[in-house]
Order: sequence, then C-alpha cells, then structure tokens
Amino acid sequence: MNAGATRPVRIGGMESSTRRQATRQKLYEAAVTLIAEQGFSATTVDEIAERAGVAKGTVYYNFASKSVLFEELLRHGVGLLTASLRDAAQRAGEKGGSKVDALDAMIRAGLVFIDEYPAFTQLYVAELWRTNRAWQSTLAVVRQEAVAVVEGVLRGAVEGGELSDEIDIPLTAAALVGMVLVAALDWQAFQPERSLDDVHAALSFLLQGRVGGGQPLTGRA
Amino acid sequence: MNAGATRPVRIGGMESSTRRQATRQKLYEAAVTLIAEQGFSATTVDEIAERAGVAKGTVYYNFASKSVLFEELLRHGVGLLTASLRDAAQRAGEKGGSKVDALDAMIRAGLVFIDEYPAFTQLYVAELWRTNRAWQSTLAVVRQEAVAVVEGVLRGAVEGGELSDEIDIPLTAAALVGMVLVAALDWQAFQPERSLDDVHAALSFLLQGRVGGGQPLTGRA
DNA sequence: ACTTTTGCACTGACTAGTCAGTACAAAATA
DNA sequence: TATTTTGTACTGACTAGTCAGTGCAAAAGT
Repeated sequence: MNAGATRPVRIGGMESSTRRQATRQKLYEAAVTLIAEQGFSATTVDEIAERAGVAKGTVYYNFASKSVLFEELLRHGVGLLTASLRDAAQRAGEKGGSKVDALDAMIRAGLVFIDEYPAFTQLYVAELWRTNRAWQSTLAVVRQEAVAVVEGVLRGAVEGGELSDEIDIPLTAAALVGMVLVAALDWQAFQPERSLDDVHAALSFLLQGRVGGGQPLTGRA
Repeated sequence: MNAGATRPVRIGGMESSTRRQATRQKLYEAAVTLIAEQGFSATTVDEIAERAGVAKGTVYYNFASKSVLFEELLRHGVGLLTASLRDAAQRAGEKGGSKVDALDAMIRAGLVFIDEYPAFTQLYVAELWRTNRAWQSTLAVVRQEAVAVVEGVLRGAVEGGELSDEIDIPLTAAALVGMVLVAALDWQAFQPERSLDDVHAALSFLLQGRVGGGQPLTGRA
C-alpha cells in the first residue's frame, strides 16, 4: 500500500517479466482446452497445472483463484476475436467494397477464428447464456464488444442505403453471429472433413438470400 | 408376485404409478433450471432433490445416477422440440404453403419452444459441442433427429425447385438452427422486452435475403 | 371382518472420496 | 538481490452414491 514504488519499475503489479507472461500463456492454453472439454467445474486446478507443466503453487502465484484465471482467459480470447473482426471489416472497407462485402469478410474472419481456437469458442458458447455465475458480468461486457463490431457494420450499411432500414440491427447482428457460430461448431464437431471455403460459401448463400428465394445482388460464385 | 393382474392394471413394473411419473417430472424440472444456471458439474444432487421437494434417496430410486438423470432429461427435451418442429412443418404443408413457408413456420416453432423452455435450451447449447463427456453420444443422436427435420424441408424445397440446388443442405440447416438458437437466447438474455413477433420478423428478413441485398420473393410484412 | 404379507416409493444419516486453496523451504532465474 | 517457480504436504469444506429403515395401500390369508 505504499505509494512510493520501490525497485522494479512496475505499476500495480502488471506488465512485467516475459517469464511470468510465458507462464500465464501456458496456463491459458492448458485451461482453455480442459475447460472446453469438461466444463469449468469439472476441471481441476491440478489438471491445469499438470497440462501446463508447472507446479500448482505457480497457478496461485499468477492468478488469485481458479475463477480469476478463467475470467482473464475469457477477456483475452474475446479480445483476440474482436480485433480480428474489426480488422476484417476495415480491410474490406479499404478495398473499397460494399458494407455487405465487409459483412462477408467478417463471417470469414469469424470462421478462421473458430478454426484456430475451437476450444475457446466451445467454452465461450457454453458459458455465455448462463446466469448466476461469477463471471456473468465479465461475459456480458466482452460479448457486447464483439457484437458491437457487427452492429456497426450493419448500421453503416443501412445508413449508406445498402440495406433496408427495416432491419432490426441488434437482433440481426445476434442472428448473424449465431449463424456463423453454430455452423462452424457443427462443422468442427460433425463434419470436420469440410473445408473452410465450403462453410463460408454456405453462409454467404444464406446471407445473400439465395436460400429464402430472393434474387442475389451481391457476390457471384 | 402374482402374475394374474389384480387391482391397478400394471405389467412387469413398467409404465405404472402416476406417483413415480410425477416425481420424475418434478426432478426433471428442478434439474433443468439448476443445470442451465450452473452447469452439470456445479449442480449438486442435493440441490436438485431440495428444489424438487424430495429426499436425495428418491433421486437415486428414480435414476441410476446423476448422469443418467441428465441424459434422460436431454432425450425428453429434444423429443419435445423435434415433435414441435415436425408439427409446424406439417401444418404449413397442409395449408398448401411453399417449403419456404414451412421453413418460416419452423423458425417460429423454434422460437416458441425456446420461449417456453429457455432453461432447457441453455443447457443443450452449453453441452452440445463438448467432447469427452459421458452423454456425448446421446447428444449426437438427439441433435441429428432435430436437424434432420430441417434438412428434410430444405431437401424438399430443392427438389421442388423452390431453392437453388447449389445450397449445402447440412451446413445450411446447421446455420439456420444456429441463427434461431442464438438470436433467441440473446433475446431472452439481453433484450427480454422484445416480443416473439419482433424476433421472428428479424429472422424472416434474414432468411428471405433482405439483409444481404436480395429481392424478397416470399412473405410480405 | 381382521390380520398379515407384499412391494412400491420414499427417506435421510452416513461413507469414502475429491478438490480449491494454503504453507513454506529450497531451487532456479534474471 | 529480488523475483518467480518448484515440490510436497496439508486442511477443511463439499459431494456422489449407499443403505437400513419408514409409510402405506392393495393383496392374500384366515
């Protein structure tokens, strides 16, 4: 509690040794797969430590508790996703494409993310709609960050006249996220032999209304 | 022990007492909300028994184990959903509507189901894509039953020339299910003030391609 | 009629085990 | 030297599953 910081230049105990950072990373990676497979409660701290190849005490040296480890893991993962979506939307914008192209680019970015971090995605989906859990508020916040990116692009498309202003932006954003999420998880779990392009193509079809009987205006193949 | 059935018509001890059936129903109801809120492992058998208003022993009198209770609960719930989807598709068919109308009717049936059994839906989503769990195979089976209903309607639509034969039926079915599932769960969790009609309308927009820029051919308001 | 037996449904105290978190001295690292 | 990690041992709260026994209503026996 002494304000006068002492030796290693450091604020609040954050951002320091690469070593510690590496340990935390190993713990994230161990925890994410185990929790995705078994769930939070069924995963023991001993298992996490063993899989990460560190001593149990190290877990508690780096994280205040099992729950805190999990919460920071959630923040970390959703941060990656949000950055990836924003990036995809921006790239598509720079290439001068339409907002619908940006949407399509975000769908692909979502698929790539899920392909790369399937365990994190599983775990996120499994926890998102629960109530009465300690990290509920954390989840609501990070969820909103990710969904906001999609909503932003939809809003831009409506304002630019590309999409009907009749669409309900929050609901449509949620539906789009769900479409990608569930299609991707099903792909991984039940038809892993399909390629990412296959899955992307199927979702583009849906987005562009060729399923519901509409005439496609965007995209070709 | 006497084979000649006597008073309460009963064979072999199966399908009998309303009392037992009622107890099992109470246990289902208690378990579904608790597990939806907390997850399987974090929910104790004592909690389930208490919420159901029975003694712990009764749980084990009626179910071989906690896992078995959960598995039977899953079967029970997905059975209800599947029946509801089939029913909706059939009604729409009888009214002479198109297959796309049947799809729309199924979306609504899905929403109604989730509205009625939100806890079951949460729990189902949370467990579906996990690996290494005892009831994994049970889940795969019941999932397939439900998805098959959607795939059937899509197949019919393609055969009838209503939908392009370029669509990938399994992937599209998964995406549609995901769209409904996630939109509905988000609705319940984050904007519960919206009406079912609002949500349905937003999803119909998506299905009919008015989001992706296509021309709507089906549906009106 | 009456007593006794049967079997189902349920009870709740109890057991054997599990697991998050702690303690701490010694070692490794930077 | 200061920080970080290790290894081992420990505690105490919590939990899945067990089991001897209760209550009761309908049969069977007399």
